[in-house]
Amino acid sequence: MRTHVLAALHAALPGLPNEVAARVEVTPTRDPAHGDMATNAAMVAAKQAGRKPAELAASIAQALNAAGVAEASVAGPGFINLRLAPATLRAQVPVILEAQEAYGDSFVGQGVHVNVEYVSANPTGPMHIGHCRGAVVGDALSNLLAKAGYAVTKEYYINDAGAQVAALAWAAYWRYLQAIGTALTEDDFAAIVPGGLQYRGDYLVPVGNALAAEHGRSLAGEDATPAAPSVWLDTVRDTTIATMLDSIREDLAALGVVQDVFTSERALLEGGAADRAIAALRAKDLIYEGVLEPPKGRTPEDWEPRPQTLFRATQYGDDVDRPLQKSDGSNTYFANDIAYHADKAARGAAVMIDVWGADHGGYVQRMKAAVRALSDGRDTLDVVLCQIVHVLRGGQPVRMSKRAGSFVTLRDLIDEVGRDAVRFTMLTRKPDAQMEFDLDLAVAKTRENPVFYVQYAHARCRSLFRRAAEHVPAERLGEEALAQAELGLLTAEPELALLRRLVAWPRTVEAAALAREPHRIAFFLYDLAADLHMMYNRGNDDAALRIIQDPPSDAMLPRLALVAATASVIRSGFRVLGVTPVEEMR
RNA sequence: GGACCCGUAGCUCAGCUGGAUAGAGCGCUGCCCUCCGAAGGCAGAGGCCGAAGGUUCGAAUCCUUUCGGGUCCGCCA
Repeated sequence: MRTHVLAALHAALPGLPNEVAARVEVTPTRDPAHGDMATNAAMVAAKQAGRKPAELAASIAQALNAAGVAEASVAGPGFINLRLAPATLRAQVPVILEAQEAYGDSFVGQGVHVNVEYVSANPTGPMHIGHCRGAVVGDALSNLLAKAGYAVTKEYYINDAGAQVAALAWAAYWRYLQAIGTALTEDDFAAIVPGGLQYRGDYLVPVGNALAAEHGRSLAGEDATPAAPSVWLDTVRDTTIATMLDSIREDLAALGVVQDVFTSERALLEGGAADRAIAALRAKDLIYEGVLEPPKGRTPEDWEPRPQTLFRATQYGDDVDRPLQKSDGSNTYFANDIAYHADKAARGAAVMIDVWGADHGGYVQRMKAAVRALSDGRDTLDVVLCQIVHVLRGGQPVRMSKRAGSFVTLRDLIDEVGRDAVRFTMLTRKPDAQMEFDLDLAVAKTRENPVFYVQYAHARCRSLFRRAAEHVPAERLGEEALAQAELGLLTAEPELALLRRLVAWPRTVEAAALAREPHRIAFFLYDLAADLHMMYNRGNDDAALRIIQDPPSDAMLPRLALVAATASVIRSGFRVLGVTPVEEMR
């Protein structure tokens, strides 16, 4: 289309400079009254040409109409509106019916290998609601990118190294001692734990029991007293992490999330990845020993200047250089994370996308800096930050306390409102806006609830076919038969509006993928559902516009073709979101 | 003190990367079923896009400043 416009522009204005032509855009309109597409060609070129935009637009439109591509008209300050001939729109129906859920698949990704890392909850306990949004956003984003033609790897990073994991092992060990009948009280035990006893939730009780069943009393000292950590720590830690990870995988599966790669931080570090990554940066002269300034305005009590090993993050747009080693000489988490991203790059990810919680916002710049530094700018890291989710019940915030009565786990959430509602609802906000998750709304059967509304549209489509089968032989209702229908009979405005929406699906997929915004898919489906409901309801006002007619009218099969195409695109969108379409409402 | 995110209808939020008269849902007013699923649809009222400057043919969108709300700020991962 754009080439046609440029041709017309050049016809009207010979000798137009290329830099002006480059600014010509042909974009879909916001308002259907303005046609299907519009171009700014006249306004962009007017100044250079020394002519009035409206006048120039008129001559361009004339050229376009003469070319016969579409109906062109001048509007507003000099826009040229282009209305596709209805026949062009209708011709897409067989295309959709043939492609089915593959409609909207795109090649914009050009097969570029993208690694999407999400969830990555520490394996120290069951998943809670805080993890849920990232899990859904990451998963839907992965599906979206795959549909847009990227080669996607879904990845989970297991933080199984460091102090937290040791604390977890101690907590599990306590449950083990209990299982074999220790005489110690919890306070007695807590007193000997380095850093104090954490993770006191009873979800570790089964782990303790399992350890007792497998190892008997061999991990403990006399009379079920604590043994030296060298006796038990590695065993308990590995067992506990494995158990926690299994539990997390189950939770993810319940949410419909299945990831391709689980990378262990511990395994990476034991393979020397951190040292290699730091050495690589050092070779680029990006590492030095230095002393950081204290944060302004809010200096910690125990602040004292101290020489540290620093990465020159400021050379890549960060605010300050970032430490790679703690004062005891061990690596910071950042150093380990650099190693992890180097590993992802080495595995072929030219584009990395990390889905993080809002509390990691201050971490984005340094990580991007590191990725660029490691690859000399070839690889890129995009970070999708998911803001906090507030859960509401009866209009009141649900307290996230661990006391019984107010749930905190992901599993509880899924059990209460269902997987599809959780997923869709989490995607009805852009990730970087805070959101409220209204438990009552998520299961409501009204238009307020987008999940319901879109599901209803799909069910309605299916229902129409069940009704149609009562009047028309089944062989005329298949995709191939419908593609042959007399589509020229689709002339009513609600039908054409629905058609225009369906045709917008491919570019919606592309735009959402490029922006890394899966929520746009959810909004598209909502709009599509509205168009379907509107077309359907028009039949209530005017019997001639009903889809199912008895006896069958000529327009019935073309309308059913449109309905089938709609259902297909809804399924296509649901597949991206990870939502299961329903055949009927109950 | 600094960094990042968000301020759009009374409420909850979109706004397709700079386009035309800023859109949905809820709530409010009034309509549409002797049934193609009313679990829906139509119409109306409701806005200085937090504020002020700037960039240009054109700004909710980009830049600067500013005011609210949220996240966070060297040895936590």
